[in-house]
Order: sequence, then C-alpha cells, then structure tokens
Amino acid sequence: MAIYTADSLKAELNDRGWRLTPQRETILHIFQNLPEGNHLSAEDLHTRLHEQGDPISLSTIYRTVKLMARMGILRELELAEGHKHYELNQPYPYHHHHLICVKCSKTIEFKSDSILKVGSKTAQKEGYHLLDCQLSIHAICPQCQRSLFPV
Amino acid sequence: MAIYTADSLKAELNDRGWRLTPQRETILHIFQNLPEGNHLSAEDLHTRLHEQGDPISLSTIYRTVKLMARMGILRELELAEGHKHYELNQPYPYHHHHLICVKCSKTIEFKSDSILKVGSKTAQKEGYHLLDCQLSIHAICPQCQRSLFPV
DNA sequence: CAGACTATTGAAGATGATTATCAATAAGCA
DNA sequence: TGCTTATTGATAATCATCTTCAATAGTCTG
Ligand SMILES: [Mn+2]
Ligand SMILES: [Mn+2]
Ligand SMILES: [Zn+2]
Ligand SMILES: [Zn+2]
Repeated sequence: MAIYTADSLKAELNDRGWRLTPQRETILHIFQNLPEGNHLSAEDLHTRLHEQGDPISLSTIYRTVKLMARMGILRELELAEGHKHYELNQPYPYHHHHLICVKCSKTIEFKSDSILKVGSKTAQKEGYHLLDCQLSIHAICPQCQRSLFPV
Repeated sequence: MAIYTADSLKAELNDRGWRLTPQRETILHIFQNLPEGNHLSAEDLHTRLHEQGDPISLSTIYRTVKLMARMGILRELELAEGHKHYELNQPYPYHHHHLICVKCSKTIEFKSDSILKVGSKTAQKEGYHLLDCQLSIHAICPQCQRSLFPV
C-alpha cells in the first residue's frame, strides 16, 4: 500500500526480474488519475485505453491488473456479479471500504482507520505479508428495498 | 444474520411467495452441521450431497446457494480464485472474518466485534438493509513468502 | 382432501469472464 | 550494440455459473 511512480514501479518490477513496459505504465496512470469512487473492470479499462489512443489488448490488461493486484498496487473488488473491479490500493488516509447493494450494485465508500488497524495487526500476528484489507458490507439499498422484484 | 430452523426458513420463504423444498432443507442442514472454519464451493456441496445419498443437481445447488446468500442465510466468500465458497452467516459471537493468502489460499478466521459494529452502523446510516459484513485481508502467508515461485 | 396454480427441479446446452498458447517483439543488461 | 528472455497480441480454450423448458411437487383454497 505505497504510492507508486513509474520509477518506483520499474524498480520493484526489475527487482523481481520483471520489466516495465509502456502498457504497464499506461495502465498505472489510468488508475492514478481515476477520480475517487471510480472502479474499473478489465473491459472498462480496455474501452478507456482505446478512447485515449492506447489500444492495449485485453490479454495484457487482464495480466497487468492481476499482476498489480498481487503486488499490492491495485485492489481487486467484488462490487458486482460476474466481473471484478479494480482501483488503486492507497494507504491511510485514502484507504477505504465499500457498502454494496447486492441487488443493483450501487456502492458507497466509507473510511475507518480502526478497521485498517485490525487488519494490519491481524496479518502481522500471523506472519502474513499484508497486501490489502477491505471490509465489504453486502446489503440492500433503500431504493431496492422498495422494489417488488423478487430476491 | 439470524439462526434458521427448517420452520423459520419455510416461514420466510412462504412470506415471499416461495417454497420450502427438501433440496433447500437438505442444503441448509449441510451448512448447519459444517464445522467451524469449513467453507464449501458449489462443487464441494454437490460431492458431499452425493456422498450422503442426496443427489441434488448442480443447477439447484447454484440456485439455492445464491438464494440463501441473497436472503442473508449464507455468506458468499472469495477465498480462492475461480470459484466462490459459502458458509452459514451467523450473528455475534460466531461472526468472523478471513485472512487469506493470495498465493495458496490458506485461510485463517478471526473475530472482531468492533468491525461488526462499524458495519452495522454504516449500513444503518445509509438506510441499507444489512445482509453480511466481512473483512477480507489479502496477504501472503509465511510459507509462500519463502517460496521462489513468481508472483 | 382434491384440484388449481405456479414455483421449483434436473438435464442439457449456452454464456462469458478469464486464461493458456505461441510466435513475434522489445526490455534490461553487459 | 547484441543477447537473453519477459512481455505482448491474436486466438483458442477453459470452466464456473446461468438459462431453458418440460416434468414435478409445494401451497393455498374451498
Ligand atoms: Mn473504492
Ligand atoms: Mn469462515
Ligand atoms: Zn440497490
Ligand atoms: Zn500461502
């Protein structure tokens, strides 16, 4: 959960015998410039990259996003059924959690440093190397509570 | 997050115009008798049901498990890549969270009532009807930190 | 308790997000 | 500037999950 620049990303990749490519740098930039509260799926990323003139293949997008999640640079979120969303994994005080409507997927972000503390402490106690810590509240939003549609 | 019996399950299903079937009751029983720390995938459930002489179809298992998650009876967990796991959604003091190794999926459960409080309070403040609240700590376990295998 | 209504089931096939393959390309390094 | 090999893009493959639909069986009513 650190702040990454192209340089620090390169350094960390090279450390592991990997490489910094224009594609990886471009994808990092997309996330770094993503307004708070936005979350991108692989498909979203693909579209957005195309629109800005960076036609990166879906294969590469899937690989990159997975790699960055494993490195702790991105967070992998289950905000909707059927596909994952990603956002930058930022440290305190940007770190936050999600309240998700299981019917319409409307999502509200909220912060809690006590949760982050519990997460760090628990990982440390067990000797785990922390990558991400996210509270997911699955619930039904006020609007969907009124809807008569089943389930 | 209530404790369910076959009767209370029937009552809640009927309230919504739905039905209690032997399949649904059997699946609820499986989860009610599952030892702490166990989590079942749809495929796991299918196998286990077959073994105990209840050959319920995979279709029905997927439907039931999804239905019960939407009702708040089961929790849907992302403990490993590629498939979901389910467990009973129990109230305090059985309610717990998961510390997950992203490389080998080894999972450790832990409790925290402060997190549960944050979850309830947040849902309530936004007018959401709470179904489940789970802290997922994604990390790398001690054993996998030592492994040389990439990512 | 029987009959009507319709939710549910099981079998089979479809879907679609994500991965695997592999030849061509291009980082990193000396 | 070359050498090694990680990475990319195109394509095909995977496989967890959902859909369809005819047959079955809960629930409700009289
Ligand atoms: Mn977010
Ligand atoms: Mn558990
Ligand atoms: Zn909603
Ligand atoms: Zn591990």
